[in-house]
Amino acid sequence: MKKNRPKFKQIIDAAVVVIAENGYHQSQVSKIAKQAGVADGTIYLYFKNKEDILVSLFQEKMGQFIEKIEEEIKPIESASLKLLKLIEMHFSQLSQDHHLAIVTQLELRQSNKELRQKINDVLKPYLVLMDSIVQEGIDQGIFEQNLNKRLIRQMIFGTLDEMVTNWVMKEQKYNLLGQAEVIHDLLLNGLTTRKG
Amino acid sequence: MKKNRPKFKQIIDAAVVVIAENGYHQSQVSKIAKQAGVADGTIYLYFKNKEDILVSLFQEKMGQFIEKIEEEIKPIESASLKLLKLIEMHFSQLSQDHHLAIVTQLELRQSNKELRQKINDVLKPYLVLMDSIVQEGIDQGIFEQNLNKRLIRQMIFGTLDEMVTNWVMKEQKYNLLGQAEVIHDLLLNGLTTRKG
Amino acid sequence: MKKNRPKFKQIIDAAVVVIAENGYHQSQVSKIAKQAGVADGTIYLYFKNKEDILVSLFQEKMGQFIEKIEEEIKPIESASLKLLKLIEMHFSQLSQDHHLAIVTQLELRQSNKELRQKINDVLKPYLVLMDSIVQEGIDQGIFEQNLNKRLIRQMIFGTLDEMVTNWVMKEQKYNLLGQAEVIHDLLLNGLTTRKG
Amino acid sequence: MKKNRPKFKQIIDAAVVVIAENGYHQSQVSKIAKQAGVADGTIYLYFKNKEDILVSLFQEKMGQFIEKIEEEIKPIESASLKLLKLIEMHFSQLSQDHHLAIVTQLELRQSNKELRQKINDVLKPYLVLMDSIVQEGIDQGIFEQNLNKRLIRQMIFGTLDEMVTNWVMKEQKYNLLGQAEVIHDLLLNGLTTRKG
DNA sequence: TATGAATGAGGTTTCATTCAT
DNA sequence: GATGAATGAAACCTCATTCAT
Repeated sequence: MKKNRPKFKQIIDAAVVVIAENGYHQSQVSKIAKQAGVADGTIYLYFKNKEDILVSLFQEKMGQFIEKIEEEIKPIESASLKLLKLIEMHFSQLSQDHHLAIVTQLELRQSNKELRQKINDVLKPYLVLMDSIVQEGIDQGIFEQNLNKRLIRQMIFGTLDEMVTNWVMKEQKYNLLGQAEVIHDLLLNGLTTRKG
Repeated sequence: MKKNRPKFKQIIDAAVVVIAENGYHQSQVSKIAKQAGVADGTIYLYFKNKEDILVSLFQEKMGQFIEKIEEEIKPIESASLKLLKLIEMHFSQLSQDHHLAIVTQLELRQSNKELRQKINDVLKPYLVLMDSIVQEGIDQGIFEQNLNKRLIRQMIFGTLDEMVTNWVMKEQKYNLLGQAEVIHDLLLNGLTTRKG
Repeated sequence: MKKNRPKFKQIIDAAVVVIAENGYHQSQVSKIAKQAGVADGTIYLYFKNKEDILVSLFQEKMGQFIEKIEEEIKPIESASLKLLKLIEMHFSQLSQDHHLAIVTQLELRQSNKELRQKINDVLKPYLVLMDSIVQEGIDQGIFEQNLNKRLIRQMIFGTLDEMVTNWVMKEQKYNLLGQAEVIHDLLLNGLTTRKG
Repeated sequence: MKKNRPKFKQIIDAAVVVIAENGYHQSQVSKIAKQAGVADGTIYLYFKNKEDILVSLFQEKMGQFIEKIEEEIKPIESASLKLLKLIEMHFSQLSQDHHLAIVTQLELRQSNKELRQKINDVLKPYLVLMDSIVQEGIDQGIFEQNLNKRLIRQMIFGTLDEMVTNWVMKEQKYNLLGQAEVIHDLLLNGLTTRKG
């Protein structure tokens, strides 16, 4: 299994650094090889082609990202608190790895449609996780019935994603994690004035 | 003024078609020129370089997009209905121009950081418009006070943008406009069960 | 006769200025037209093509250059003094028109072989003039008999040309004309120590 | 060291042939690559850009040219004979490599000012060599004291260069080397009749 | 396994020249 | 005569990928 050989991770980590520091279009295979400390040709012993590096990068990093969120959420009962934890984890993980944040929020989006489709496939389990939280919330009677779940998921994901992207583009100058509770509240209760 | 000569718009419209049909990276200047029915060199009488075509495209199209929304919203009193109208207009305009939807949601995002920065500048008035609606809602007492307005805007824009992108990626197979009311309700009232 | 219409000279003078200030390869037809205060297309009413501007420029300017030298030399009797006058005129004329010096010594040499051939044709009368001075000197018994006249001419022209080129490349910081007598003496008597 | 790998010289030799046969402006990189028997991209493993090929060409070829002259001159005592040898070597070397003669005398002069400046830098040691011969001649008492050495060098170089250029332009139809003694005599003794 | 020299396809832009007005 | 908008050919260089060692 190629994925378990040390150079596999070595190359992926090099790719994250190179892309974060040079930008997507300035991240040539040779640059990634150099950063990884291997020859250009070696890359092709571990990856089919350049796109495969990026897809693998996303798979590895987002796989861990999602796994960690799933772990943390599992023991929580309330769907509402699950959602809060998801938001906090989403923000904290990207806050802790600035390189990865730049790569996922800004650089990889410059890829072509085909690659973005594959990236979306990797994200699928995350969206499914959101769906299941919403479903639980409905079952628990704390979320409105008759919700269009795809739409909910788009609202949650779109909001979180936009927030992280803005934070990255502002060069991470403010505390992203600190906004988790506020946005959780907004997603649950909306803009409207709440009485009492 | 070059912007008022007919070939300016002719080339921009050609660019939208070519980019939507061939993808960003397969949209060579020669292809755009051919579609516009002009010589390659003519492009450079109207645009500084290729990037300038894309920036101008976004300026023209999003300028109109935003203007139309502003016009429609102005006579409306209630901030809540203003937001609804904004959502409807956002969806309907992109629904009516599939090529443009593809270009703005998928293709132009593949551009480099520099171009994306310019694109963001064009979007600014739209974000300001959202801010002003939120502020009015607060002043009218129908939106919660103490809202973090930047955050609200990110929620609204992130949600709408994610919805349109998903719709485009699903090849526009469902009715986007039909979801305007639902998402408006969600943004206003959130996920939580509403009694009564 | 096109050569006598005012715009003919106007365009040539514009070309000298533009080429001297921008360099040969940065002297587009449109730039020359602008400097001349005419439309691009007008150029082609007076010149067959771009090369024709340059050949005509050389013809006009070098024609005058040679004519003036011929005039000054005619009344002089001694071949040696004729040569001195030729050198002085060569240097003084180019010293007095810095733009022209730059154009003839540096810029026009960047032209292709074909154009340079035509330029050489224009120079022919100048070389013939040198030949005749040498012949007179021989006839007068002051120049060595049996001189290879082509070779002499190459020595004289090569020397003067190299001196002017060096002077132009040193940005005309020293007095070129002041070297006329010295080089005249050198051409006549060579490097060797002269006794008595 | 790239300069020592065989392809470096291979490409330079190809450039000489291509430029001599097609002219400076018709010598595309692809043509040079084809002549060298390498891929276009390979050129850029050895040279920064096209100009770098030309500068390197001149450095290699003129470097050897000058070195050989220096070697031959070193053992000679008399400054006068040194100058004769320099002239002979100058002529013989260019006579022996017609392609190179065409390239240095005609084609490379079409380059832009920047490249010509670099070419001049390469020529500097040759001019210094001439200066030192003149100085020796003065020290040996066989050349006139008080000579303006820059001017002498311009006379020598200008004369030789003009002679070679004329010979190349006459398509090398006569024996250049055979004129070495005559021009040497002229440089030393000038045009004036020598008695006795 | 690992290397890295070699490959070669592909696109933006300039600018001399034309020609309808 | 004069204009200037339109034309379209042409080339340098990059970089993902291969393959002999």
